[in-house]
Amino acid sequence: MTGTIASVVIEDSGVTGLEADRGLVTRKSTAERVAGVLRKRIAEGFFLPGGRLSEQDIGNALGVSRNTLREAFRLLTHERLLAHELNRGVFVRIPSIEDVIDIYRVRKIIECAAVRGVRTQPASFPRIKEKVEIGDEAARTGNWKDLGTANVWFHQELAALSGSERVNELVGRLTAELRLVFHIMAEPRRFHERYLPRNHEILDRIEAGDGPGAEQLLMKYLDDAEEQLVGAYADRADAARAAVAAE
Amino acid sequence: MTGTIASVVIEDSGVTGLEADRGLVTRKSTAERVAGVLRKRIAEGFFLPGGRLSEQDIGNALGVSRNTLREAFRLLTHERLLAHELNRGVFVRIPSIEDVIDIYRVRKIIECAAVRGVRTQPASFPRIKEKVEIGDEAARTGNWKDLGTANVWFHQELAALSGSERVNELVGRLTAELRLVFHIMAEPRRFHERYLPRNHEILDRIEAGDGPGAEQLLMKYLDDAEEQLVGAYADRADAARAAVAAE
DNA sequence: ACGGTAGAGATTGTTGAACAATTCCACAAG
DNA sequence: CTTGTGGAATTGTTCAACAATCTCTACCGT
Repeated sequence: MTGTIASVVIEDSGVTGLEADRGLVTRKSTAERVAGVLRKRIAEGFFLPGGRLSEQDIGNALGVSRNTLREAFRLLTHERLLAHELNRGVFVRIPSIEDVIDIYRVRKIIECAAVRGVRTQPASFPRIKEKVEIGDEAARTGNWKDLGTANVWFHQELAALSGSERVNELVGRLTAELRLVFHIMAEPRRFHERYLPRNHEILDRIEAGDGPGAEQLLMKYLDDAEEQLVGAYADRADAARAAVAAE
Repeated sequence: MTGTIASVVIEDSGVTGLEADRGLVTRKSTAERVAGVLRKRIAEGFFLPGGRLSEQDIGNALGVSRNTLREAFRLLTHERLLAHELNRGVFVRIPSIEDVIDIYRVRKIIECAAVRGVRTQPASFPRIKEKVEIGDEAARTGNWKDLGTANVWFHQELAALSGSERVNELVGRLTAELRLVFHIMAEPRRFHERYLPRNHEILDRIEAGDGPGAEQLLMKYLDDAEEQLVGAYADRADAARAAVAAE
């Protein structure tokens, strides 16, 4: 009886939509969890760009073996968060000025393409609006750290309009890399603050379903941001490298 | 004396441009070389989609320890060539139909954007033309394997028009993933052959410096290719999965 | 015949130790 | 000030061992 009932419930269309829960069941290996911890630490600036990550120290601190830790390093190196130098170890990456330019080149391609396709108010509009408002609130209360992350989220939502899993992953990595850049910069607060009004303009266009209009604003936004960032960054990156060289 | 002369030769501008040779001195770790071998084997179909890669067997065959081999596996998993299932091992990935759709979604964004920017005949035009001709020659001699790779190269050259290191890397991965798809398909030869004339049309537009025109052709090209591929692929992928399940 | 279960065997996950190879650092010699 | 030259420290790689998990087979009761 119960067996029959169970089979009826389970079979065929009963499992439709259940695949979304795979992530909850899929356990993660130790290396992946370690990579998660390190990724977070790097994002929040605990490990600063140029710093070396000692296998022994971190392995002891986290209670994992060197082999496992090296697997985690390998993961983050592939995400361009760490730089691996043979026989010297892994270092938190210091993006070069060429990296910054290339990151913005890709962002322009990806984000603009995603926004351009908008023809009617997208389903994710509330989420996009939310991100803008979080940024406003952070600026009002002077919480510069949250302002930066809110801005990142806003752009990730824009990219997500493409509806592509691979685009989302790519943009996630690009913004993680950009965080390294901001950690090197002197005053990221004023940098982000300046662009808040523009977020609203873009948001308005998206609300109206005017993709091309939003794209035009976004392109100019990214052009200006890149120009300003490149101008302010060149000497900063060199200074960071020199500081590392001088211990 | 000699010391003075030497210092004059080496110092300052003497090293300018030398950084380009860094890649030549940078040795690769064993794990990276192993990953290179496996990547090649997967591309050429030695390891078929769905097949499991045993740590013990491959480790013995290549003469490396399990730890080193696992580092190589991580690398390829990150490139979506292998799928890692906890406590079960790594398998050559069988891209889903959704993967194929997403790959083409990204290709449309990336390649079209790269081509759109063309205003005059690009410096890389000879290289692009060369790829098309290699494809022609392969089709003429019935060398279907070369035809496929030539086609891949052609599109990589198109993407390279963006001038972005990250775009090149991304497209490289997408095409590697597509190779898995072709390995599952029944008749990849006829698939590629059909699009040879279109390559010429696109090439002509690029030669003339007509980026938008090339983009229009390329977009239609990718739309058609995706449609055809998706139609032919769905049951194939399921068949491959079933074949694996039945050993 | 069918579904369930227990257990043996195989494979992966992770650790710790060991040794080789390389880099780093300080110091002496020219 | 540059150029060896040690030794210490760190990474690269392997190996062996055990725990955790999966897979398969044989067995059982219905």
